[in-house]
Amino acid sequence: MAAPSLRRRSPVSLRDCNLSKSFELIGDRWTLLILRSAFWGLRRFDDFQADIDVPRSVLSNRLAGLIESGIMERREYREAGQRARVEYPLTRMGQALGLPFMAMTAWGDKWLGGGTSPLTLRSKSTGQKFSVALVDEGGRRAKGSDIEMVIAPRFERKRRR
Amino acid sequence: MAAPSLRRRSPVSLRDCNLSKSFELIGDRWTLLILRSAFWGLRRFDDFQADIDVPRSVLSNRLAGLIESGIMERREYREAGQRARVEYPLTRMGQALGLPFMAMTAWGDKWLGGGTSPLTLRSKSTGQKFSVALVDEGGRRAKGSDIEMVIAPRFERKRRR
DNA sequence: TCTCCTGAGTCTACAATCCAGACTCAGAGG
DNA sequence: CCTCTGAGTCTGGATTGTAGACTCAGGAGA
Repeated sequence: MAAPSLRRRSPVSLRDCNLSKSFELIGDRWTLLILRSAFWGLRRFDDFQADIDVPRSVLSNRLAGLIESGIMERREYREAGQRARVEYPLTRMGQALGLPFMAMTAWGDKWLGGGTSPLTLRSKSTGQKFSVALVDEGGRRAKGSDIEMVIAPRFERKRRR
Repeated sequence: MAAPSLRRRSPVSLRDCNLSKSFELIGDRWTLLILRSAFWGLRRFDDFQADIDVPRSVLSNRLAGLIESGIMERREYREAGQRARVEYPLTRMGQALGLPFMAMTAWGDKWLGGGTSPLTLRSKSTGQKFSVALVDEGGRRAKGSDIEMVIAPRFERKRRR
């Protein structure tokens, strides 16, 4: 992505912007960390609490928000001979956050991790590494200078400058 | 990304996790919104303030953090015949956040926007749409069931279960 | 039966942030 | 000299966050 030219105002209003809507749901440090744990397969209240050391009341609060957003769900389950437990699995909507999270991870690996990547994604069948990329319909990677942002006319705000 | 199997603890500690490090830098609603505006090309204090309606003291604070992280920089500049002004452009490190942001936008379009996308990315040369995807080295899209997470041994934490 | 343990929370009192809105300050322009 | 603009800082009340204790229910073990 190349450096954008100067603008005085976003061409899409916050109200119409799906990016800002998603920040409202998950744009909070604890929420993001809870989701990180969830991607590793954690599902239980106390496990989340211990894993990221979040205050219990905050965890309770954030889980409620994630459930309300439809990103996680609350489910009672019972293992044989055990009492009922509660688990918080990701919904399909939540699982779909995997891609943005992988992209963030790659960014972190490059700019914060000194190039080290604790985690990589690989193909089970071919063993090839996977990476997140901006590609066209044929799978060709986009070149920074060839990318054009197009705003759907019905969302576009009059440009002040 | 398929549903992960139950775990009790993240296999990579928060300390080693580049994802959680990046959340520390930008995992905050205002910071994320400031970056969104920056991707549209906004660069000036008052413009950010008006665009997302952030309290001035918070904006000041968040910009300082972004500069300290190396995501933005503070630069004085002077247009002909004007007094010196200050601008906050994205650094290359900041511009590299474009990909995660595009991935989040696509997620928001799908799950929050009722399928409407105010913004699309297109190739200037071929006119094809670009999208964010997990691809192998040849540009073939990954299938959810074919993805394997590999943890670099020196980062892996003993598994409790 | 009585007691202990665990999972899943809630409650409380104190601390840290946030926020709206007023204020400051310097350099043009009229 | 007065006003405007950009780029902030300051203030004090309102909101959130935090650590840690507490609750409550259902098994398990003695």
